[in-house]
Amino acid sequence: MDSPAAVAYEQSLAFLVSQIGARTVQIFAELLAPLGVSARAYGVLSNLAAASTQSQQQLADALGMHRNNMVGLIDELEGRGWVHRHRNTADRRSFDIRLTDAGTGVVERVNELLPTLEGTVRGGLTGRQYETARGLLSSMARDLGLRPGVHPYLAGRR
Amino acid sequence: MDSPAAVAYEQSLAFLVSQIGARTVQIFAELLAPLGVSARAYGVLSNLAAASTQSQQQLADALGMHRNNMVGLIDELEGRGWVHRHRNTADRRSFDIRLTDAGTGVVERVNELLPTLEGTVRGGLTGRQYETARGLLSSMARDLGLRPGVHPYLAGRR
DNA sequence: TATTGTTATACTCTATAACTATA
DNA sequence: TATAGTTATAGAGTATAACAATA
Repeated sequence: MDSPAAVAYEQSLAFLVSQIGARTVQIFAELLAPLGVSARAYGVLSNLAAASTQSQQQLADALGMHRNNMVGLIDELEGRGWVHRHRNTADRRSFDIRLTDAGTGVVERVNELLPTLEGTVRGGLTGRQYETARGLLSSMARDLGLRPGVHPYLAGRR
Repeated sequence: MDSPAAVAYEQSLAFLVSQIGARTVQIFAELLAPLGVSARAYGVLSNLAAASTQSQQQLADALGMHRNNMVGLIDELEGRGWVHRHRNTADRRSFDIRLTDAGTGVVERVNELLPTLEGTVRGGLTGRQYETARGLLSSMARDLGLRPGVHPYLAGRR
């Protein structure tokens, strides 16, 4: 059982991953900006694209957000014409949030940008190094108890 | 020359590194909380510990922050008794910000927590995997043009 | 004129509580 | 009583501009 070597914090796993992660979020936001989409908005839209209609509460749970903050976000997405609120006839307290065709188009356009982001973050890693890095990070994410696809950034600061 | 494989975004390098990075920042903040230190405050204090006295402008440049935001941060650190403002006699426009003994103690106490953070982020990686991960991330950081030790989180959102 | 530190203002985000309508 | 959605309010954090003192 070997303990982590005492490295300078600039070269520690913790600092490097958080430094690169923060820069990655910045680059993603810069890629999204021309489309007028926020990272938060894309989180909701891509979730809807993957799991069909959901209530605001279900979306909030899925993304680790509070339902209060989901209201304004859905307002914004509805104002852009990307989603619609449909009253749930079985439980009239809740809405079914559905992607519009325009919303589906936005998700597709953002998905086309993702390889660009991936290439930028990958930098000069060889194919083999790239797969190794993904495998190690995937293992770290699992050990940290992170849910696949759920970004802590969306959950706020508690 | 191989292009990045089209992986689901949850398993992409970009998503994984930003997901783990955001969680790492949360865990770091939780570790600092009992000491009453913010990540931002630690950034300034550790910078002062490493590079002796600096002006507020120099600190802001070193951390990628705006000097306007440094004022309140130094106010807070001075209120806690961790730093002191000394007028620079050679250029009376600026202050020399100096760590107090209490401030030095805070840096030392935080530094003692870093191995705990490193171990948590490392998770179940073997010694060899850990070194591989650090090497790959270090390479990625270099290719992204990140300055060693400078966390984009401190710079704000531009 | 330019720079350092400062202040003021607006804007974004988030956290909390409380309200309404439904169940 | 409990839940889904909503609203209001307060608090961080940041961005921008402008000011006083000094160079």
